[in-house]
Amino acid sequence: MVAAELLGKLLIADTGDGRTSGRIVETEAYTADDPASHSFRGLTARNAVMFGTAGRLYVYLSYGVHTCANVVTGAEGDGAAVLIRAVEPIDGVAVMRARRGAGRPLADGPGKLCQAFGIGLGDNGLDLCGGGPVGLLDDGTPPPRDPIVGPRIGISKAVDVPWRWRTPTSATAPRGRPHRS
DNA sequence: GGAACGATCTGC
DNA sequence: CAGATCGTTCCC
Repeated sequence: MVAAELLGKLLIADTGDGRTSGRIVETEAYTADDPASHSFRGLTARNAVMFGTAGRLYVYLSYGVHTCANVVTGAEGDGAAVLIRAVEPIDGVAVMRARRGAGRPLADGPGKLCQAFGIGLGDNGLDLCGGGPVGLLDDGTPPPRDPIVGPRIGISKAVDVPWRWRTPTSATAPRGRPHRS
């Protein structure tokens, strides 16, 4: 699964008021034949980026309040993407704290990391490998040999499919969090 | 044209 | 544990 290989990669963003980077420690996979996926009902205006080429950024608005960031992983027309659920901050921690607010967790959730990295709906469709304001970087850190695999979070369909991956040594990502029923 | 429903987060 | 908050989708 591509979602497991994203663990350990660096997420970088330079959205204007400061450069931020961090290591991806939790991901979830979504495919077109998955009832919980935005691409399940076919191509629409919102999910068009998901059906595009791999390596681009799919951003959507969640609960009318938060934005969530995905990496498109499938070939053209596939409609597959990986949701970035948690990141361990590395560079630009001060910027993240300013964006998130003092005393709040920085990037241990999909909505939180978007705010910390300054990723918004306007970044939808960005090429993550093209030197743009948001990108993915491989610094040679391999994905964990023993990732924690479990059911995805916050969805109501296909709840039992174990398509969530987490770096076991991460202190940032919440551990042992039960999924909803 | 309208209504229902979220791939979440926060504060009570 | 419930409210916030609004775009997307689906049904009439």
